Amino acid sequence: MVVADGVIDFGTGLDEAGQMATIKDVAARAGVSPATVSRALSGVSYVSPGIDARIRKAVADLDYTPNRLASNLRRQSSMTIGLLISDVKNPFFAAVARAVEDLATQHGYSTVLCNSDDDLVKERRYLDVLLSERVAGLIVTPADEHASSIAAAVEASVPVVCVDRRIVDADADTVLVDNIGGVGHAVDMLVNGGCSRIAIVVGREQTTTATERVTGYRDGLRRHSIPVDEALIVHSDVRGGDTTALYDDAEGRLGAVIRDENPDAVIITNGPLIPGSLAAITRSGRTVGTDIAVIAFDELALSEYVGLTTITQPTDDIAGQAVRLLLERMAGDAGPSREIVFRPKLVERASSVLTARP
Amino acid sequence: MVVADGVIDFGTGLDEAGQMATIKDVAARAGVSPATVSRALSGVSYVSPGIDARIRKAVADLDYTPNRLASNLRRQSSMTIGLLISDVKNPFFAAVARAVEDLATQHGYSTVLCNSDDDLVKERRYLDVLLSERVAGLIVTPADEHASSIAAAVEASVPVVCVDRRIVDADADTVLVDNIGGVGHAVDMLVNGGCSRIAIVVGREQTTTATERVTGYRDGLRRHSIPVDEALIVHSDVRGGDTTALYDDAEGRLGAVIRDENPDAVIITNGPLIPGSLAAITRSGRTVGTDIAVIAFDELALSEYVGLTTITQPTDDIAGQAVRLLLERMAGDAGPSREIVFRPKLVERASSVLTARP
DNA sequence: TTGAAAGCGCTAACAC
DNA sequence: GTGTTAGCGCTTTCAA
Repeated sequence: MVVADGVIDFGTGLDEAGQMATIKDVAARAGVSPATVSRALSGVSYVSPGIDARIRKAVADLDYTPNRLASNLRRQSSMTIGLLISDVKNPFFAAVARAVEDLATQHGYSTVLCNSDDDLVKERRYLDVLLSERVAGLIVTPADEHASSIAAAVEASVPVVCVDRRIVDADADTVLVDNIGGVGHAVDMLVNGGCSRIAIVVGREQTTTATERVTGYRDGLRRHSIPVDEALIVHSDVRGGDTTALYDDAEGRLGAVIRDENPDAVIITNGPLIPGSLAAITRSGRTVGTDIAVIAFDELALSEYVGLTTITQPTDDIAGQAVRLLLERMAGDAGPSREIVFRPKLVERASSVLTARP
Repeated sequence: MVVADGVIDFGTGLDEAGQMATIKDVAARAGVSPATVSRALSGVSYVSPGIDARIRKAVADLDYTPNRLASNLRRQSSMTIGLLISDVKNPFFAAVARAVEDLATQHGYSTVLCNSDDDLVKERRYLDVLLSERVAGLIVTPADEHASSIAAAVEASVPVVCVDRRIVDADADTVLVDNIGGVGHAVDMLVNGGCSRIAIVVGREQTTTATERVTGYRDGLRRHSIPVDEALIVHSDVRGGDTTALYDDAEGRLGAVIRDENPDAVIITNGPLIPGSLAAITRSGRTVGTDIAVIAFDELALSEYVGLTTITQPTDDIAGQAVRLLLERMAGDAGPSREIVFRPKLVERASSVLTARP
C-alpha cells in the first residue's frame, strides 16, 4: 500500500503478537466463515458482492497472505514445478531455466532448480525429493534415455515434460530440436565449402542428444558419399558440470585427433565442449576459419565476437512449449503424449569458411 | 532396492489402492505409534534398536517416503531456500546458482529459483511468494541498495544473505568481492602498461556493485595522478536479462565514446556488457590488445580463447560462504551481521597489453 | 450462497 | 523410550 508520495509500506503481515494473520482472522473480521473467505479468494465459487468486499477489506486490513504450506497439504500438491536439468552453468540450460521460470511464475508456480550432472543417482534423488514435495509438474532433461526414475514419476502420474532429450521407457511429452537435421545442415555447409575430413566432438553417449547428433553426422556424410572414418568421431564422456574436466578432456582428445588424423573441419556438438575444442585447434598450430573450419552447436556469449558459426537452438520457444504442454497436463489433459521438434538455426559466421584453401 | 544383478526397482510407493503410504501405515506395520516412527526417521530422539529396525523394515516394505507437505505445515517451514538473483543467464549468477543449489541439496534443502531482472516490483512479488511458502532462508542479490522489500524479509525474521551486492536499509549477512580493489588493480595494470585514457563501461547505477566499481576506477586513476574524465565513464542502464538490448546499448554507447574520446583502454565491469563492448571496439576499427587494451570483470566461456584479461570472482567460494552463513542463521545464530569480502583474481591474458605502442 | 465439520500427514508437547 | 493427543491453516465435502 502506498502511504505517501511514493513511499510504500511493505508491511510484515504480523499482528501485535508477531503472528501472521490466518484465514480464521480474516473470517472473523469480515463476519463470515473461513470457507467463504477461501472461496472468495480462490474464486472457485460465487460469493455475493457485499461479502466479497468485506473479505477484501479484512484481507487488506490484516495484511493477510494465505499460508501456502497449509494449502499445499490440503490439496496434496504444491504450486511448484520441478526443473531437473543437467547443469545451469551450461548456457543452453541457463536459457531454458530462465524461460521456464518466467513462464512458471506468470502462471503462479514457483520453480525448484535441480542440477543432475547427468548422474542417474543424483537424478533419482532429486526426483524423490521433488515427488515428496508433491510438485505439480516436472520439466526434465533425462540423464539417460532409459531413465527409469523418470518413468517412475510418469507412473506416479506426475505430469512430466522432457526437454532436449527423449526417454524411451515411458511416454512423456518431449520438446527438442531436430538434432539430426541440424548437424546434417552443418555437414552440408562444410562439404560444400570444400571440407572432406570432418571431425565431430560429441558428449556423453547415453543421451539421445549425443546419439542423434552423431547420426546426423553419419547421414550427412553418406549423403555426400563421404565414407565415415570412426577415428574422426571424438567422444568426451565427462559428465555434467565440471567445466575444467570437460575442457581438458575435449582439448586432449580432439588435439590427438587433429595431430593424427588431420581433419579439415570440426563439428562441436555442444556448448561446454567448445572452449576445450577451440583450444585444441589453436594448440595444434591450426587457425579456426583459416586452415580448419568449425561449426558448433549452441551459442556462447562470445560466439559472434570470435566469428564462430553455430547451430543455435531456440531456447525460449523450447521452454515455452515445454511449459505449455506441462500446464495442459496439469490441467488434466490425458491425451497421448506429444513431441514438439524445433528446427535449429544455422548462424553462419567466419569459422565455417576456409580461407587457406590450396 | 536392487532386485537382481543391477536391475533396480524404482517402486512408485503406492499401495494396492494407488495410495501413498503414510506414517500411520508404517507405524501400524511396525507395531508402534506414528510419533515413534517420526522420531526414528528424523533422529531427534533415541529409539531402541529393535524398534528402530522394525520401523526401517516397514519403511522399506511399504516404500514409504515422508510427505514433506505435512511436515512443512506442521513445522511452519519448508525445507527450501529461496535464491533470488538478477538473471541466471548471466554466467556469474549461473555459477552462483549452481554452487548454492549443490550445497543446499547436500544439507537437505531444495532451491527455488527466482530471476528479478533487478526490477523492484518483481523482487517484491517473488519475496511475497517465497515468504508465503515459508522458505527456510533466502539468498538474494538485491536490485537496489535501498531494497525495502528485502528489509521486510529481514524483519519477518527470515534468514537472509545478500550476495554480490549490499543493502543499506537493513542488516543482513553479505558475501561479495572487493570491487574497488579489483577495478583498482585493473587500473594499475593498464597504467603500468602505458595507458592513460582509460574508459569504463558500467551497468545500472542502483546496485552497490556498479557504484563500487566506478569508485575503484576513480581511486585508481587518482593514485596515478590521472584526472578523471567523466566522458570516459559509459553507463548502460539496461536492466536485467535482455541480452540483445544490453549488447546494443553497450555497443552504441561505448562506440560513441571510442569515436569521440579516443581511449587507449577499456574496463568492462560485468559479463553481460562484454559482448557489446568488444563489438564496439571492433566496429570502431580498433583491435583489442593491439591498439586498445581491455580488462573485463567476470569470466565467459571463451574469455581464455579470445585472450581477454579478466577480473574473476570466486563464485564457488562466494556461494559456499553464503550458504554457510545462511545455515548458521537458520540454525538460530542471532549474532551481529557479517560481511565476507573476497579478493577477485586478475587473470592476465593478451588483451591488457598494447602491442601497437608507438 | 454460505456454514459446519472433517481431515490432509506430520510433529511436538505432555504423559506415562 | 514410547504413546496419546492436539493441531499446523487450509479446502472441501455435505447440509442448510
